[in-house]
Amino acid sequence: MNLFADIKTLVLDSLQTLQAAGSLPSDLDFSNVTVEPPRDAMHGDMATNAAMVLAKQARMKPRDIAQALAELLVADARITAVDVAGPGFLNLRLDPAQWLAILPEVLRAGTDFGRSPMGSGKSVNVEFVSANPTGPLHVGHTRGAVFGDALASLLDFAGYAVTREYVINDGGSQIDTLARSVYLRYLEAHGQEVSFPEGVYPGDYLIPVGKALKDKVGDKYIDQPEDVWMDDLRNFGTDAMMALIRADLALLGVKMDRFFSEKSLYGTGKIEACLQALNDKGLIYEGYTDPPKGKMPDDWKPRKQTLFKSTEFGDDQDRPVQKSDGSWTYFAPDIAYHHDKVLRGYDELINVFGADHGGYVKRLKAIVAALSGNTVPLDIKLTQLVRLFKNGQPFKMSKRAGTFVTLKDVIDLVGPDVTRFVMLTRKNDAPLDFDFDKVLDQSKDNPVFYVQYAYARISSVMRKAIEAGVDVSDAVLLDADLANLGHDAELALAKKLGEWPRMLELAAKHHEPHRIAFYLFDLASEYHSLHNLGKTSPDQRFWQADNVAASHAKIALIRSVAVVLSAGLGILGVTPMDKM
RNA sequence: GCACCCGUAGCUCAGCUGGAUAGAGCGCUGCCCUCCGAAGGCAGAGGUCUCGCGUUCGAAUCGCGACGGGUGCACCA
Repeated sequence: MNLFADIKTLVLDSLQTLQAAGSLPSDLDFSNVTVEPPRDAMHGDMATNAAMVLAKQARMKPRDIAQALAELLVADARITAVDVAGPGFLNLRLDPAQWLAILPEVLRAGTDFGRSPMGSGKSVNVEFVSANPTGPLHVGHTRGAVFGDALASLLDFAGYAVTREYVINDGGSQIDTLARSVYLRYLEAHGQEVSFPEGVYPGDYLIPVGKALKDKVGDKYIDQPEDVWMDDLRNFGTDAMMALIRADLALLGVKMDRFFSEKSLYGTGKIEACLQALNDKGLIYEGYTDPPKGKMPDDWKPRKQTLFKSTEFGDDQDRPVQKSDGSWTYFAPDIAYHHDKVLRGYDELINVFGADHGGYVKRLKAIVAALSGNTVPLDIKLTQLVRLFKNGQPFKMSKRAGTFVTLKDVIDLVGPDVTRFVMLTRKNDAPLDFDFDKVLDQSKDNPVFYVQYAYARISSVMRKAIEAGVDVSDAVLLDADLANLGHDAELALAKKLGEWPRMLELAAKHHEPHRIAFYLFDLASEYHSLHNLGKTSPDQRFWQADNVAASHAKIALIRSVAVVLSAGLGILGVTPMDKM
């Protein structure tokens, strides 16, 4: 149930009634009509802009439309008052019972309350993390992982069929580098002195991989040239790194539905077929790219390449798919990969990248547009940098200085719940400050704590009631006489609960899970406010020893709050806590 | 140089499909526990929404142009 949607339906029906009666022209576009919470609660419970949106089309004064519409709306039993305000807003006041009627809805549906049919089962592929399999995940990947996972959960909640996917870049030259690095660690495991030149990965995490290789192949590869061991070590290294990355993701609670190997595209003819398809559309040609503007590389010279005409789809430059020596660029398998996703039949694609891949957005959109004939929308969400702090001091990451912060470091220090929530307290395209001390702070300065605290407080109140021998099961609360509620703070809380389905659809529509974190903070705030009212007004306490009926009603309210908090935290992947 | 992202209170940031007197937290000032978790709440002060022009009944929001910050820019992925 979504009260905002219900009332919007009423507004639209009323407008049609006016049309039928000849009070409004018949050819009006209602698509911009909204019903939303007013900015100021003093204005009422809901506001609609219908009169202003339609005034021009109908060639009528907004206030005249508003007046006519108001007369119809006020006749509805749910609405107690309609005011025409300002330039033509209609401010609606609802019978408080309408808001309170949300409580049994919440209790009945549980954490499924607010699930939306908006996705109508459409399939969405969310590709995220997709870190190169050359080392463990670091903080930057962590943000992408949390964001992508929460977005996927959000879309699932909004009625989409979601696939979480990780593409393994196991085909590029960075895998050769990995193989050489593993080889050095392998020699080291055999007791040889090794040095790590520029261009190999010096990380300690490869030491056990070298040992494992030694255990597996013994001294078979010692003193052997690269071409003897390269293929084997590429696979061995990639497998080891993916095991590491899967373990990192598991620490965060992220479960991928599918890992897609880029290498699996090679040798199958898929890349060739895909490029042929583009060629058939006249989008492939042999040519030269312009020299880069700004900093000119020392060794730049024009080279003939095979190019994809991405400028036809809004890119700044056509992009090379094949190098001058005939081998593929990194872009070619990516084209085939996205072709594969299109062929799998997803209705929508979403990619989550770090902000440093921003330059990649246009060409990928170009590819998907070209390959799907503009039928499959691709949204690319960029996650901005995470700035680490310790005690308010910036914490610089440096591979050389050994201050490289991995996902595991973060989880070990603050845990997955805190990590996930904090990562979602900023919009994805805004930089995020992550202070190891502040995120663990047990005070209202810390939004994670603040939301958890509200949940724990509700649990505490309910324990209190249970200790007193009162049944506060949902079945009993469902029958509570809600006429016992009516205080402004109680109604405010119920209204906030009523906003949940609407907020959720907006968050899903915009692909912005951070909105859920902000909503939960607001909901927790309303709860704390009401809870504290009980400090000075004993009759506002939830647990009324001498009035079981009132207690049931009040606890039905806060139990509903707990359910929505739980649902919201669930989407973010955070576990609510009964006690702290 | 070009592209993308960002610019909102002293600080960190929300702000919905363009909507009414622009919000929250921190910090600052003053209040509130014999009693459900004060790990909290209430109230106050604090704004040229970077600037200009335009579209509109109406602009923080849309368009154009400045300015400032970040990121990225040919056979590396």
